[in-house]
Amino acid sequence: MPPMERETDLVERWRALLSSYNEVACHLERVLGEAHGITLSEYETLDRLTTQKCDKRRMQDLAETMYLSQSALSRTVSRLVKNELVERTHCEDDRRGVFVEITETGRERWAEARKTHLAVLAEHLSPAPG
Amino acid sequence: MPPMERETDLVERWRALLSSYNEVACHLERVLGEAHGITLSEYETLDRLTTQKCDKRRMQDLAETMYLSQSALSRTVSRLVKNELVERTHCEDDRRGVFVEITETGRERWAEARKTHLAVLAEHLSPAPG
DNA sequence: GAACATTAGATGCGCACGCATCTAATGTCT
DNA sequence: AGACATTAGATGCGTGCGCATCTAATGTTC
Repeated sequence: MPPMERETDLVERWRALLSSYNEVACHLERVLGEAHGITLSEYETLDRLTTQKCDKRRMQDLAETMYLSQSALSRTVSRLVKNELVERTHCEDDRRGVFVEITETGRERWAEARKTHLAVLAEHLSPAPG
Repeated sequence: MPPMERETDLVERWRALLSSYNEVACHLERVLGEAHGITLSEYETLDRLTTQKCDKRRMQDLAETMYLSQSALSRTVSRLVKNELVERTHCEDDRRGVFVEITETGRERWAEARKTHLAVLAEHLSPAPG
């Protein structure tokens, strides 16, 4: 068991996290919206679908690797479907399940957005500690 | 000028930040709400008002040390006023300005919430790097 | 001092979120 | 097979957010 961290250090670390997060998230949200018409959550969802092996994932699997609540993810996917960046298909084995599959348009949009994403990170994510 | 950071490292650091933030923020939001009837932004606002020298600050000064947009801060203060944790007073010098002052009730509420806040940080904020 | 620009903060609006609940499919137990 | 519990995901609802705009006070210029 590690030694107890001092309260002030704990709070300071949280403060730092909070402001770093907001600095980056705010910019990402705005820029992704303006330049590509997607939200940060939508980008992250597309990213999960391209980065990982298969382009097709169950909602549950997707949820596991994400920070969103189940309902928020469901709605995020709905928006992506509406914009034709993703498709929902029913799962054969378990008909309650839903597969999410990225479309060709989705893949293109993601590729464009990725550049913007990296640029924002490079500009606003504070340098690595150490 | 530091050497260019590799793209994957940049993204990884952002991912880590994103998930750490959400882990902590979600719990804080929920627990502060249930146990003390305040939001995270409200707690942070009270915290600014007690931690820093004076208990009385202009909206602008407050905004500077916070991550909230101007409008969000304005509404946060409105909620605090409604719950009698804070008072708005007009600034004499510049009558457009507004002072925000913590009340006795506000100070008490903050003191209680602080314990909860620390407990959540201790439990959910991942240990310091290094 | 009248016209215009700027500034501090409040507010209308639309949106993404989490929580609770709902629906439909699957598992379980007798 | 029939009754009940559980699970996957969708949806109603209320809330806090950012952006754009509004109002009122202050500064500026002629």
